[in-house]
Amino acid sequence: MLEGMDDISPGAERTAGPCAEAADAADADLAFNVFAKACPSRRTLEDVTGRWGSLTLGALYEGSLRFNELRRRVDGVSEKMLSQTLHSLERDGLVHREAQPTNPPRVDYELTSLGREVAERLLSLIHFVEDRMPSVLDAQQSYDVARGAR
Amino acid sequence: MLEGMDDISPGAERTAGPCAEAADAADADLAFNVFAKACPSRRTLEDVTGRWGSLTLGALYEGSLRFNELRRRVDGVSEKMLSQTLHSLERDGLVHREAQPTNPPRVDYELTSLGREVAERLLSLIHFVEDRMPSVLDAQQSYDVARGAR
DNA sequence: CAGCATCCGTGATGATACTG
DNA sequence: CAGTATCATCACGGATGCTG
Repeated sequence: MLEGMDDISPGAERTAGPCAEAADAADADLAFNVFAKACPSRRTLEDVTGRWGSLTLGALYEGSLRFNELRRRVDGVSEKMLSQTLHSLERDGLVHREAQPTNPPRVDYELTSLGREVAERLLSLIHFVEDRMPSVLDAQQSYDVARGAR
Repeated sequence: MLEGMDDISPGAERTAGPCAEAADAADADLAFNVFAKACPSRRTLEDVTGRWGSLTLGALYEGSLRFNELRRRVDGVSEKMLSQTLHSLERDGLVHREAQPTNPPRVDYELTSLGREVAERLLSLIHFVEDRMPSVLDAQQSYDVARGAR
């Protein structure tokens, strides 16, 4: 798989742009690159794939939900984390917050169209993982046995 | 009166199955459900979507890599975290570790076929996020302005 | 109901040093 | 090169109490 290209530029730090590529030229003209430490896309990816971010986006894919509905759907999330997660996602433009000045207050969260596209891809991953859990569990057991035996 | 197994004792956590659905009956016959706190699939999803897990899987999609190659590709990861991440992924059956007893040692990491399928979906998400970063950055700025203004 | 402020523990994370 | 071990830190995240 590796031809003469051998490795990367010798000890060169590419801090040129925020998202300079690390390795070879496969990136072509990519502007953003999550593999680069300082690239803003990494942060966003973390918001999206984070512990609660992924589940929140996944839950909202089915439709608009209120704060406590969401809280119940995303089993185990605390108020604080959900609130924080929603702020991040809203800031990234993935979730829209709709507050109604009624009493008691009612706030609905829903995906933006961008958020919806993200959630689609996320759910594809989530469903795949759920689907293959038997294999994963199997692998885990083998790994643990082989390791504990030694 | 039927099977007395349907106990939903007050305040009791539904630890019936590992992945019992939280709310209504929408789950049908789902075996694994990341939205359930105690479901093993949640842990696996975290391995996959985790800060370093996602980048490691993404990096390995292009082909087999050695430890330090990987370390350079996943900009910012520490030895410890990479090692730990690789162990988790190997345990989940997503990454295969091939050690050659040479001197100096040479160890190659590559995706299993399962890992490859996971990485595909992950990369779809990653590329989408990278692609839409302009929109995200834009949204962030709007959000910050609206917030700071107040 | 929807959320923020605060306190505070624990575990993830990173730097360093050491081994095979 | 490919890790493991150890230690210090600090942000993540939970519990509680309060507000609108």
